[in-house]
Amino acid sequence: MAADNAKPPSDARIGVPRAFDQHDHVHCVDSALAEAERVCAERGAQFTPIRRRVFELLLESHRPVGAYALLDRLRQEKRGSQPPTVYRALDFLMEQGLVHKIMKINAFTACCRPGERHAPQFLICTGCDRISEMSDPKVAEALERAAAEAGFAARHAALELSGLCPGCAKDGAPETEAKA
Amino acid sequence: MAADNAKPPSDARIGVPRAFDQHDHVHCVDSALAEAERVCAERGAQFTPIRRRVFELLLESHRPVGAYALLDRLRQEKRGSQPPTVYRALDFLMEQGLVHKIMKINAFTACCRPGERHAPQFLICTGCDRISEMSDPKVAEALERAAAEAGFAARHAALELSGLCPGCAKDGAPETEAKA
DNA sequence: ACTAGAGATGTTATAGTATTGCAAGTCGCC
DNA sequence: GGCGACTTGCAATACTATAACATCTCTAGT
Repeated sequence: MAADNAKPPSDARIGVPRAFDQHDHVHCVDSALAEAERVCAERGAQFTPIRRRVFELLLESHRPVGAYALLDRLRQEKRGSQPPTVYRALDFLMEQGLVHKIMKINAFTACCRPGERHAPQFLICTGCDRISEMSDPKVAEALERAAAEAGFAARHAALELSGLCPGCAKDGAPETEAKA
Repeated sequence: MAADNAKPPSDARIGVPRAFDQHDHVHCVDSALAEAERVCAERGAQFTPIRRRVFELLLESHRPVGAYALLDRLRQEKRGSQPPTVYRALDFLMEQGLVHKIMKINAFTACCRPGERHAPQFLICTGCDRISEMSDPKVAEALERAAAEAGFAARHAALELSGLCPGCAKDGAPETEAKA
């Protein structure tokens, strides 16, 4: 699911500008939904219409989406929706491991591998605003060991790199971020 | 500067409840200020009174501080201060590598090793709201390699673990966070 | 049927975090 | 003494997130 998957992207329809985090998008959406249903059923968690719709929106958008952008989409379908609606759905989806929050940009993204417990790493391209979810076991392992050595009982990890994806780096895309 | 430093903490005066991120605080503040001045002078960056004061406040508080909490402190000294004042100072300090933002809690903390380019890892204790800054080279290295393999040109990293510090874990502190 | 309890959602309001845009001051330099 | 770069002041606003309480729905037990 990471950037090393070389299948031709099927996302001309959503205007993806270049190849980063390429994958079979249609399959991704369908299988993720099925997997989400399975995971929730297994745990006795309710995959309600609202939660499902928020998850679908995240899957379809193919990039991180802010809570209020999701809310706007929900409002197109059901007027009067309020922030708590979308935040509750997102909280639920995160608890189930179906969605991740990208802390650096306050946005949410559907998980590439629902069901698996993992500490994903996110590559955030400041050129095209898209991200790639990695799950390098060496990174997770190094971090786990470092935390253990400090006697720290880790519960949740946020591992985020911002920079330029291969396409944007090649294009000499503007570098929005120059902070240390 | 991480949790492996066994010096007795000199922070009874600020009510630190237990040993996490122990270090000689007074020395930390003085040397960090001196180092900040040196770093800025070297680069031709202006370490103005406002910037210096914000940096001092961060050093003194000995834990992450929100922008508006800093603003409140500034207002005690100079009424009428506005958000841009503190955000500009923080932006400057981050550019100089003197301050880090902890994304998971929208707070800022003075860097333990100003001047050095590094990709620090933060251990965020949800029991006592304090943090520890690590710089484990293996973590940085693993992440760099993973990014490089994906062809990603990384500019800035945010590596954050939330959980319980040794003291809080022992005390059976409440676990504020249970998300995936 | 009655109803108590749990979980989900609706609704209103508010809290908390961050940025934009423009005016004005400061400093060094030519 | 005036230009340019940088810094700060100031007002307004945008963006992100949560609190608190009401309502609904479904289920289980009686």
